[in-house]
Amino acid sequence: MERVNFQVIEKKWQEKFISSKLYNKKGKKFYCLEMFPYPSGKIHMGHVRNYTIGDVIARYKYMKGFDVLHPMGWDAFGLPAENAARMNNLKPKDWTQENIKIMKAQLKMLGLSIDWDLEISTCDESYYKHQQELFIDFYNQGLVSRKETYVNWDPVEKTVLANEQVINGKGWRSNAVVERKKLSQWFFNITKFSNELLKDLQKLSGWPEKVKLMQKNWIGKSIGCELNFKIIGKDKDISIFTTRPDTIFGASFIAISVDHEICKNFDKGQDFEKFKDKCSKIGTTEEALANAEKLGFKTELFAQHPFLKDKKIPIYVANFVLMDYGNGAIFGCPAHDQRDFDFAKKYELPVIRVVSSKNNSNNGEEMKEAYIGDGKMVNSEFLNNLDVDEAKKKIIDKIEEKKIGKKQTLFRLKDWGISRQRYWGCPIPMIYLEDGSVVPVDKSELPIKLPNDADLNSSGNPLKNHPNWKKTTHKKTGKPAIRETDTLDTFVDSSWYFLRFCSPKNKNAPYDNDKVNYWMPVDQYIGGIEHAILHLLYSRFFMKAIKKCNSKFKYSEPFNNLFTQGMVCHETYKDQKGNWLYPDEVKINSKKEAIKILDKSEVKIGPSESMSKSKKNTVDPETMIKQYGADSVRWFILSDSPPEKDIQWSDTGVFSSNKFLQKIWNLNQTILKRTDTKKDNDKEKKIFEEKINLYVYKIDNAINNFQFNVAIAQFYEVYRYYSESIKLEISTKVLADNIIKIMKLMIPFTPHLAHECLSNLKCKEAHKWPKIDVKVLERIKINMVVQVNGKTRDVLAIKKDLSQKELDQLIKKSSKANKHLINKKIIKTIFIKNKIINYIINSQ
RNA sequence: GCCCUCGUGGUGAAAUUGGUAGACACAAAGGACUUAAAAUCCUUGCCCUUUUGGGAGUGCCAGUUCGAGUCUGGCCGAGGGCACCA
Repeated sequence: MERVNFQVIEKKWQEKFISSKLYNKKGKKFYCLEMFPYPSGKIHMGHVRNYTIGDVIARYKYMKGFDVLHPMGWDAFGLPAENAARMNNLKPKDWTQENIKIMKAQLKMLGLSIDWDLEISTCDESYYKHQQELFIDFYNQGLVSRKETYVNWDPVEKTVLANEQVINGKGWRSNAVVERKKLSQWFFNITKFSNELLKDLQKLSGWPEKVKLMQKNWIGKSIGCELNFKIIGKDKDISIFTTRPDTIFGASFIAISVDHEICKNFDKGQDFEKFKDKCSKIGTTEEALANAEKLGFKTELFAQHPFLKDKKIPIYVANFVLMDYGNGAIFGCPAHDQRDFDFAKKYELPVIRVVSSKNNSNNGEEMKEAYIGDGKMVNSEFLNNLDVDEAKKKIIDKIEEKKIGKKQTLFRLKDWGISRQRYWGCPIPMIYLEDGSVVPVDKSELPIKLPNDADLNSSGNPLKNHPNWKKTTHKKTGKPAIRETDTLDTFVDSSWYFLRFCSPKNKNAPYDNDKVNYWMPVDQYIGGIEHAILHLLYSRFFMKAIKKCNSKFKYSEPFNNLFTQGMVCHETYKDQKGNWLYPDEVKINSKKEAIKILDKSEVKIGPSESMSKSKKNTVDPETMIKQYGADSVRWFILSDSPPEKDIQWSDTGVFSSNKFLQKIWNLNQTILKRTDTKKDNDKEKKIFEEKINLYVYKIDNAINNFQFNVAIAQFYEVYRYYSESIKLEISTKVLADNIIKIMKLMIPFTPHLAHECLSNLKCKEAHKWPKIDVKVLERIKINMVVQVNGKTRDVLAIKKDLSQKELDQLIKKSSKANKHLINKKIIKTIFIKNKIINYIINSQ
């Protein structure tokens, strides 16, 4: 059998795909975007999956006549470059650019239809210059502020650590105990858009519900009320926030945060310092905080209950009250909040039931846990007998009437801290003047470039340590000034790159208004679920912030449709010493027993997990491409699972993909080389064309619904059908005309093979999607299911739209089902046109 | 703890949205071709029957329906998100 050399044809067609242009000026615009990669060194299978999915969509839409924008770039700033540079004594820029070169070549090997003329890299001055402009615009709109917050401070590295860089309370590199330190940092005031970010989620009908829900929870809106308590004997109020003002008559204590300002004012002794110490030792990770024991410190202060004259409420300082949510103070109602309940039990505070539950309306029995559900109010004066919701409304009215508080909405979302004490990031374009004021750099001075000679080997912030980089002058006054030495969080870089792609060469502005208004929003965004919150939320914020700065900017949401693909997984292997092994170091026999190739020792097969370098369960895409061809790799990664689910990598799977593509090639060759001059049998030809038309329809549908695995299953079927049809009385011309349709359908999946075959078939309009004949679809025979008492007894291939009468006769004449009906009384018949007929008979 | 999603053969999965369950593929077993291997092709896959056939069957238990993988309620299991958010 003839074999096609995939390496040769792929190379040939990749040269033609360089800087693919999928523009159809007459068509409707379609912006297809995949999340751009971090240039870490080499592409991994996750990239292959992500970009193959994107490529299928881009090519498909183009063939359907859309005007397609399909760009690619590099998320090129970030910590790994700094670390790699330090280890290998390189410059981050050189390391990054080298990686981009390698990865770009690898992406080209996949045969992607990318317009490389639009390529951008976030570490280029031509990119971050505009980011600095946007920062200044945001600053001028009041969307940037400077605030003190607690951070994870590594005292050895002299830098801030992200939460994931803190391991068991220690720095990941220095192993030093991480401190909780208050630092002044820059923030984007994302909370100014809390409501909009929440509300606009409803507009995003093309987003997975799951992602929208995650964002909704993250934003975390709660409606409640603010309430002031008088502190007895002091001329001070204490303000709390609660979502359960209805439980006010069950209040038995007030708890405030350790950082609350009242803590500075009351008489505290050594005991308080001890308590504070104990709290601070719990750690800063959220998990540690959540699982920590509830601790309280009783102050000598009491608050006056706002509705009960004689009731004094003790004030505690408690470790579980957060300073940065609400007012840093709560009132505790132990009967109806589990935390308050735990606290009350520990410090022997009264538990007063104010909401009756179905099982227990009296308050005589001791409660074993808090009751959170609905019920009628009890023990609550004027609220008694109301439902929880009614009681909430009434008490808020009373509170507002008495002017001791008001209805309030609170969000869990916090402002976005964007300062990083790092070198390899976008410099923040702010300067500090001698008089202590902080002002933006004049836009004419942009970009504020990174120095090439920063010392990365010493501890601390390289920009701060640089001998003269930070020294500058204030343009307006000519007075000396000091630059901000922090750089921007790299999430900023990726929050607007999709705008830059619309006009990547524009030197004067971050984006061109007309271009952005034409191409945006992104019609299909594709990437990993791990970005469900941060990247996507920040990008949404950027759109809203930019719209606020620019009246000509039309859109406020960046991504119309979002698709989150699943991960690529592989089994894990460990040798007897417990070291991880790469798949190619292991041999597995048909009984699923594994040995290490090197020394034939036994290998333990672990569960299949997302490919990661640390567990060595990775497969190198380039090796696979060289072995089987890019088309085979693309085909496999789309075929095995639905794209939103995780996929198990399997070498035999790629191997057999390759075999199948080989068969497709051979089928093409058979048709091309056919010399016999068969004439068409009209009946056979008609059936054949109808069937191919149906497959075109089905495959088109599957692609449209992102069911690439289903589309591929149809290709296997159509191949089998075609192989049979070749034996029939069908002319070579008809076979060739129809294989062209199939090969066109394959372009999005296997562009090299499909184009090669189409070119051999002398197809002139390879870029046009085959037409679907709807009339033919309607003519086609359907399968009628014949049931007796709900059990399928026969399936009849019949003409469409047959009436029940016609069908009854047909069944009597020629159906296997008939024997179940002879001598039986039919009580009832259910008939659904073109689907099913079900006879209900007496079972005797 | 709270919220969400999902449970279909040995495996990955399909099922026109309430109408033939297991398409298609991987793996396995058996067979054909071959001196042999590779490649290729075919068959099988739960229970009863020699076959024609018949029956059970989509995590478990109930319900709605002529008909349930699909809808409703409860239970069990897996995965994910949030995690002292008042």
